Amino acid sequence: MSRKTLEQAGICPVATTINLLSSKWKILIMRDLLTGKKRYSELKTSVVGVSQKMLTQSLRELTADEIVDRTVYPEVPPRVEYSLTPLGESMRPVIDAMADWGSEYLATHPQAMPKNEGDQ
Amino acid sequence: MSRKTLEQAGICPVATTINLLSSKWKILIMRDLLTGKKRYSELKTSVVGVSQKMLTQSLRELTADEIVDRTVYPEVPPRVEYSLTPLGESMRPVIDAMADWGSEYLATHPQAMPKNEGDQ
DNA sequence: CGGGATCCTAGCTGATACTG
DNA sequence: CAGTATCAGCTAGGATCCCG
Repeated sequence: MSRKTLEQAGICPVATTINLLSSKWKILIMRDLLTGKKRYSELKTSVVGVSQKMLTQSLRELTADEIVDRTVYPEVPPRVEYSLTPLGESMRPVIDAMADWGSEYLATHPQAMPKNEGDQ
Repeated sequence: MSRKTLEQAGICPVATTINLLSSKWKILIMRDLLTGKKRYSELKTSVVGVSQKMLTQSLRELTADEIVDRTVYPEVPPRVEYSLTPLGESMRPVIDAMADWGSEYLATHPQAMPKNEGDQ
């Protein structure tokens, strides 16, 4: 359950950011939350390929790091909504930069996909 | 040796970027190459905590994806230099955004480090 | 110096079952 | 609905030893 902290976090700004956004799932979750609050089941669908275990774990870590807010509505059936905290919101430029680069890449590299080949 | 490709890469720009910058090591390598070409041993030192295996593997994948250039000087002892390709250079805004966010975070969150505790 | 080859473990996926 | 729990199977990654 423990996360591995880069030794340079706290020294290098890039390492610090990586530390908090440490997995691909977290970044994809951020991408989706940047467009507004989402329910657990919505994220499960929109973050294509994520397992329920990793979604839960990622959300817990993001919440612990105060990047994501978790709101529980005491209803039946229960409803839980996830949204970005101000700190999470402040990461928008980071995700945007990735989106911009990805767009440009897709536009200029026709059907380019990893050259290292092979996977499902 | 195969990399896992996110199903959404090719559709979602963010997923596309993650796919090519798929590990923390690659990002840290990029950070270091953005300041100029580096030798293998220099990277081994500057990318604190990376294992030789992961450094080699990351460099190979970055090279295959044409983000990094690998130049071998046929000398004795051998010398190999790594540098960014134009495509790699174009990722500068992405790394910069991460650096900026990290700097701000470090400045506003005194000695903040992951709350999930424990590692290494 | 710049890796390649091995071994071994932590962590992820996927499936299934259960709960407040 | 939004999880928790568990277990098998695979793989990413760390450690170590070796080589041209």
